[in-house]
Amino acid sequence: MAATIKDIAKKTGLGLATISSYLNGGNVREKNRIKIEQAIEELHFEVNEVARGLRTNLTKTIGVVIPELNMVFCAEIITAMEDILRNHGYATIVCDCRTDQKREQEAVEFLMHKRVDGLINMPVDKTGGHLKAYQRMGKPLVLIDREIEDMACDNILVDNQMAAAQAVDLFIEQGHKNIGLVVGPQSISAARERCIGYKNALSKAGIKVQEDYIYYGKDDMNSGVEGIKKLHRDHPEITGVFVANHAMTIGAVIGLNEENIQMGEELSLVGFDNRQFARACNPQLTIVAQPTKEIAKDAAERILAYLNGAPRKDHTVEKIKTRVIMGKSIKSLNKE
Amino acid sequence: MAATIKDIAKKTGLGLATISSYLNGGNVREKNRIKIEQAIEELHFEVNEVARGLRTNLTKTIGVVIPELNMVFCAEIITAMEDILRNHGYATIVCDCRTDQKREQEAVEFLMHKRVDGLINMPVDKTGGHLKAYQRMGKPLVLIDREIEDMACDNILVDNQMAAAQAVDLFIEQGHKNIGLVVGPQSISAARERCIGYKNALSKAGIKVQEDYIYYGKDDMNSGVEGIKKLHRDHPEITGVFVANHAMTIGAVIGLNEENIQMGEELSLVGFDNRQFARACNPQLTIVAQPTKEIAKDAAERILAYLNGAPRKDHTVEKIKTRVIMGKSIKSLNKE
DNA sequence: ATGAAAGCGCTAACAA
DNA sequence: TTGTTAGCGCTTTCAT
Repeated sequence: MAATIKDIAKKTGLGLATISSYLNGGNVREKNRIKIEQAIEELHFEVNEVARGLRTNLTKTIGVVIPELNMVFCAEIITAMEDILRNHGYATIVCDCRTDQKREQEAVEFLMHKRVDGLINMPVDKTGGHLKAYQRMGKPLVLIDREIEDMACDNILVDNQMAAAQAVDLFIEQGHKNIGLVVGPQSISAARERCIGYKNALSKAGIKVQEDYIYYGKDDMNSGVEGIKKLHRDHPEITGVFVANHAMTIGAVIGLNEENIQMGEELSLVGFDNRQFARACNPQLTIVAQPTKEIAKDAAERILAYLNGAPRKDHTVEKIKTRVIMGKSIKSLNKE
Repeated sequence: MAATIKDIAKKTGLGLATISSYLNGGNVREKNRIKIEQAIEELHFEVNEVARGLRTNLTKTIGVVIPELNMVFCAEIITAMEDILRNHGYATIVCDCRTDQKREQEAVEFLMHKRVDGLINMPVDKTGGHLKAYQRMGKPLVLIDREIEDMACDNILVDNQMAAAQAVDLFIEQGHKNIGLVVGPQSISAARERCIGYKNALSKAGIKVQEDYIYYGKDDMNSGVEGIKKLHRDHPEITGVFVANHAMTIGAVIGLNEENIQMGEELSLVGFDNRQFARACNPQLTIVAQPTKEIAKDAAERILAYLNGAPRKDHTVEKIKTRVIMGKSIKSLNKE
């Protein structure tokens, strides 16, 4: 059996409180400190976090609920987040809810049972029912990537309007006028915002928005395959398409291959996320990339701050800027 | 504050032991059962797993240590594993050690502190020093994807020799004789096995193994870029290359693009893992794919069995078969 | 089947 | 600064 503070107390002849105080960074007389450290060393003592947790009502554990761990975007965020949290002594329990509302609800309940100290969530949709019970407990909550209506909590978002505008501007610079959009479900705030950004950028450039140049699909690969094919079939006059999320971007590239449409020649493309994939495309795909590390860092630091007693601001919205990674998938239509 | 069993006891007029017994599936008189269930309902009682954990010395938590969560292979396994474990009431704490031995050691120590009930590890290399202390605690351990020398524990592996042989056979069937290999570091058992499988398959077909047709690199993208370029440059007579892990496969595709080498024409390729990526390649990439779901399922079920008191066998090695996903990246060299 | 009581390992009041 | 003591919420003997 592992040693307890009782053993340390016995070995050093000190009281329990002194040991506990030492363990929690309190003031202990120099020579006692040495005695304690020696005893800890000899007995291989390690604090029992479970017992401490029972007492303090803290588990040093953060719950993370995401739609799909298989989405590179999610995996990158979690990797970076977990790293930071662990360096601060927090364990990260990840729950993948497979883009399913019911599973998301269950995941949050599960994490409440596990008594996590804080929750980070990339919500499946804009209703926030699954978080109501959690919020009643008064524990910190940080939402990433997507907003929820009327939810009083912190939001770490990407500037999605800007992301779409960046993509549209790339096309416009190269002389494109008929620009299509393949975008995810409008129940997700990020997709809505990207749609708005696309429309605004067109309007700003004096180009009329054609509602049927927009393909509204699901946030998955097959929907991307469908979308690009449909847009190209129904509107051969479209010269460039912006695909507004990563799964659909993969799908769009597959769709072009399947139809033998030469990307960057016959049809120009701007995708979303994942530099590795973009680089492996032929020709290299131009993308708008999200700063996953920054999102992760901000979310982790925000929740750590609250856990350390920072005053809760709630409803803080932070928007991080995206970046264009240039490839060769846009044809220039400019006359020399 | 949340309700405790004391509150339930008070409300029902029963003793603590009775409530506890009910909670743990013990025998309780019918009418008391109803009273208890009513009280639980009214007070929104939920067992405090932390307190239970202190008493039982069990946390209902499994630690998972992997080299890179960003590797799709890892993400897929974890997704499937977490799902199963959670359905059995276990939380999964994932630690990404960035393919770094020191970090791996720290991750295991961290998880020991957190007092996980079991550990699943995809080890960074073949030495197992980071697991020694953990094993002394007598808690269950399952290794996935890679073996460790002289480690007495269960192994869920892929039949890597067969995987490589499958790839080589594909080339041979199409009349290829000069077949290259781009493979990861030999300190990883999976890479070693794939190398052996490659050599054996060649020998079996009566083709002499050329040591300089093999590029030994790292398990990352850049190494794949390098590898394919070097093999093609130094040995233009090579007509087909098997790339023996996913990161290097992406790299190889990038390398071909950068050098303007037409995949499946000028040089045939068989990659490793990830159907989505393979499908998005142009032409579609033929790959050997690992059954991530099966690996996850077997690992999760194995550790759950031990946690439920199944007798420890240790040093059980299980090898799961890989599968070929046909694309169009192999040119036929057979004369009609 | 049920109740009383002890204790898991720790922290936090309080006293000294 | 240090020691004493009382719990945190649960399980688990041991009686009854």
